[in-house]
Amino acid sequence: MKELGKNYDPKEIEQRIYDKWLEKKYFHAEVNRSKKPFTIMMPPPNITGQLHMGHALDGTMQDILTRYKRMQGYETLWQPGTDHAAIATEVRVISHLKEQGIDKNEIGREEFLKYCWEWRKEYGGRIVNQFKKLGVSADWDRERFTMDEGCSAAVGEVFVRLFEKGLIYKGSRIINWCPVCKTSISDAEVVYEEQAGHFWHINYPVIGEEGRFVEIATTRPETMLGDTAVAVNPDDPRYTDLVGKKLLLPLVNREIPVIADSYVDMEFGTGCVKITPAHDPNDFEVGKRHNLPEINILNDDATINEQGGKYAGMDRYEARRAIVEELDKMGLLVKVEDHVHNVGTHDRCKTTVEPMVKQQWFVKMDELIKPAVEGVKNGDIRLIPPRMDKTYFNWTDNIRDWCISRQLWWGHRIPAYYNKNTGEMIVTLDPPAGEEWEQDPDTLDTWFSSALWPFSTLGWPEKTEELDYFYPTDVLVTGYDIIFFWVIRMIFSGYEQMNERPFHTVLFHGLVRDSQGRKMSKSLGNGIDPLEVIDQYGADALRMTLITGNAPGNDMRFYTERVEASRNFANKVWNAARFIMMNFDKDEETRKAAVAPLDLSELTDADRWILSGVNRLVKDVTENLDKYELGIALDKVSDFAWSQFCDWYIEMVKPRLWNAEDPTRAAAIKTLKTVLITILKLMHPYMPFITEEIFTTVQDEEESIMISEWPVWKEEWNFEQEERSIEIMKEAVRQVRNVRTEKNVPPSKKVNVYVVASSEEVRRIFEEGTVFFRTLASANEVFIQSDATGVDENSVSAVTAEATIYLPLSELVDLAKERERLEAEVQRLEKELARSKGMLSNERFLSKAPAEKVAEEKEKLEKYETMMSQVKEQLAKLSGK
RNA sequence: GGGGUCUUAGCUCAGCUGGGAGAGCAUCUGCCUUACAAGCAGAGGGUCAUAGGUUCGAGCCCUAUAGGCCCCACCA
Repeated sequence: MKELGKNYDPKEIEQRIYDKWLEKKYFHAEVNRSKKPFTIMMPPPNITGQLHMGHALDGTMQDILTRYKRMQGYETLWQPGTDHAAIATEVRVISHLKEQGIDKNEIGREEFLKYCWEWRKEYGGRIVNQFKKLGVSADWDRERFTMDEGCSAAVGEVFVRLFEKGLIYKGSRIINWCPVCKTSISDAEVVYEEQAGHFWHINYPVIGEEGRFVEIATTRPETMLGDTAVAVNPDDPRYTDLVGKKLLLPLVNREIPVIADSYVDMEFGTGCVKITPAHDPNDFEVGKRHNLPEINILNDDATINEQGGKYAGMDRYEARRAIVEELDKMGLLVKVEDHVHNVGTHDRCKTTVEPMVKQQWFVKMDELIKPAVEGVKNGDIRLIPPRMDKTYFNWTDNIRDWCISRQLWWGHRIPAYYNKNTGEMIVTLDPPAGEEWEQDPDTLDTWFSSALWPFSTLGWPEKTEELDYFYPTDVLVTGYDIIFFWVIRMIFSGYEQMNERPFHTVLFHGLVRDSQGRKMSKSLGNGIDPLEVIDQYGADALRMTLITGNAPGNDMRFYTERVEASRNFANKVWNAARFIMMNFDKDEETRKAAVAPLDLSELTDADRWILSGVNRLVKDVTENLDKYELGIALDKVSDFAWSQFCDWYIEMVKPRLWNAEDPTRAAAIKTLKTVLITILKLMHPYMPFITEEIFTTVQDEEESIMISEWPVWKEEWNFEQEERSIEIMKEAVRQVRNVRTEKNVPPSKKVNVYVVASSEEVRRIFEEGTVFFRTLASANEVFIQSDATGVDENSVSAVTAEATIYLPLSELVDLAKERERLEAEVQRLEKELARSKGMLSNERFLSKAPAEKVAEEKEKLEKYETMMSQVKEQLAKLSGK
């Protein structure tokens, strides 16, 4: 049999075990009609990404569910893959090329895409390999990519279908434009940043009324080049007479009307708003209502275009300065105020976005979203934690049409073709032949393809076996921060294309923050690299840390002390296993005993107690896992393993192991092994490596824990009687230890212990447990008797519910202190009794509370009364001296 | 402006459908006891933010208040 080192060393083990798993193809799933499927789709990480703590958490949670279900006998598919990350990749490749002096536009589309694919080949697998270090059991044989052939076919199919249903349309809309990435970006990709700016007050002359001006205020004066009206509130008495009049737009000398629109807030600014329909979303709406022209004044790089007259060619900020200066000269600049306002920036590159009117492709959302709303409302899809429903509906209730076209090259190209001669447009998967046809240059939003992930990866639109068997998938695990980006879109896409939910449960996790609760970010430099943590403490310790004490959807703080605690737990289990192994190896007979089946009839109370405990643990943990309470389940396993199995059972069993003559020795060995194996199985989804290593070392009946059977609760392992018995013993041990510590009796000094119990049953329990009781209580000799006959008068006593314990420590006994101790105990018991009596004398409690609660309370009362009389008896003895 | 969420031991957090407050870390006191000092044994520490309410009974349900965080919208 193999040896286990003194300390658990994950480095030596992890790679070896992972390679074995891969080689044995344990992660691989196949259509198997004799088994029930369990499917999880891995949120595809960006090919540009590096593994961070968020991934680690996400991956760990999915791996726990996957391993759990696999052990339960499901055909388990955890479908991995990566996302092409359109903008992120394109930006990355562009700067990569720039370093080589290559310009994207010079080399052209075809050439550029070649570089992108090359880049993907080079770096796209990096994050996948990092994931593997975590020990995740995804089916790497089925790894997919959002731009591979199959996924691309699905994207095309969905586009055409939606177009033919009239759910995709092309339209001129105001969108957010990133002047650096030179593409439209969705509302959700815009992040608002508070910036210190100015509020420029400008006078627009009223035509035909010499000397009369309308004062407007703006934060972006350059947009006045595109003004086509000034609006006031219809109920604003100050401006009633102005409505309908014309103003002369300075610098441009365009006549623009004063219109009335309730959008204008009378309280804010001057109450007059310049309207620039082409460069402001609100103004765009106002423009639509009043049929105002839309004048686009910006080029794609945010320089002023030919509409800007003499400002044409200037950068937007340069134009701003020039315009303000000019207005000032003309005497039209009334004042400049400091003003802090929110400026929209592109989340990728932080550039200030410009709203612009552009031809874009949109998905019409009002109909598509309905089943997605209904599905969550009626429980077809369950969000965990349930409060996420509100966030979800907050999004669906306010949903707007989805701008899906991007002016990028890296991505799925829109399958629309234009006839250069006729201007005709067709949308088709079969590119029309002929030079006169030109494909739409735009590509699709990355999320368009990720939205199809649950079925595109299974072969849709082909009717594959996989699709039939594994779809709908079971659980989606992801962060609450992408509810809108991804979750909602997968849900409506699933209902629309498959007529079925993509998954029945969405399990959300929160953000992993630093020790001070800040988001981990590159700019702050406070990120902790999961790979470094794995390197130092092992993947299991990292995984445990990420799950411990965390509830679904809650953010967590990550710091190394927590990892150390996890590492310590791993080491604890390691050493427990080591201890057991050492005893296996003692002799041939013990070895045989270890592998023999467990015979319940030969077990002692202690064996039955721990067996019963682990049996209940199995039930609890399974229930918690089924409710996705991963943190609670883990907490129970680790608490049992450490605080029951290691701290008590192993200690109880030692004297039996040490005594070759002990007839219950074999039973102890078998129980140790049985309980250890059960604990390892329950731990395995959380800590796959160490459990595998120990499992394969402790037994050789099975080749891997990850394909072993998940334990189930057994009626025949349910020993409530023995559980109570051992609890009585444990309480007595605790009392003895407590007294010893109080009296500063070192463990090396053995003293006699008298256990006095009037109950014959309790005495029997102590008789049976004497062997370990002596050891745990560091006792010299243990006397079990029905009364205090022969007990030294100067003993220290401790009262438990079932027995009174005496320790003859005459030389250490201080009568006054002893009396104090007992009096404190009387006071404690008095409080308990008062509480109990109070409840039981409350008639409304008696009549309204459930009978079992009343009975429970009566039992307690009885117990405390017994203890009280015991303590008082002790006191009386002392007083008699 | 709308929505969500949190406030529990010194710190970080659990606490399932309401039935005597828990863990880890930290602190204090003893221990190198033949699995483990990454350990063992013992101890201290909480009017569960505040004020009301419902209930026989509230950390948990309801209302209000204070403070923190997040998301959405975004006032020109």
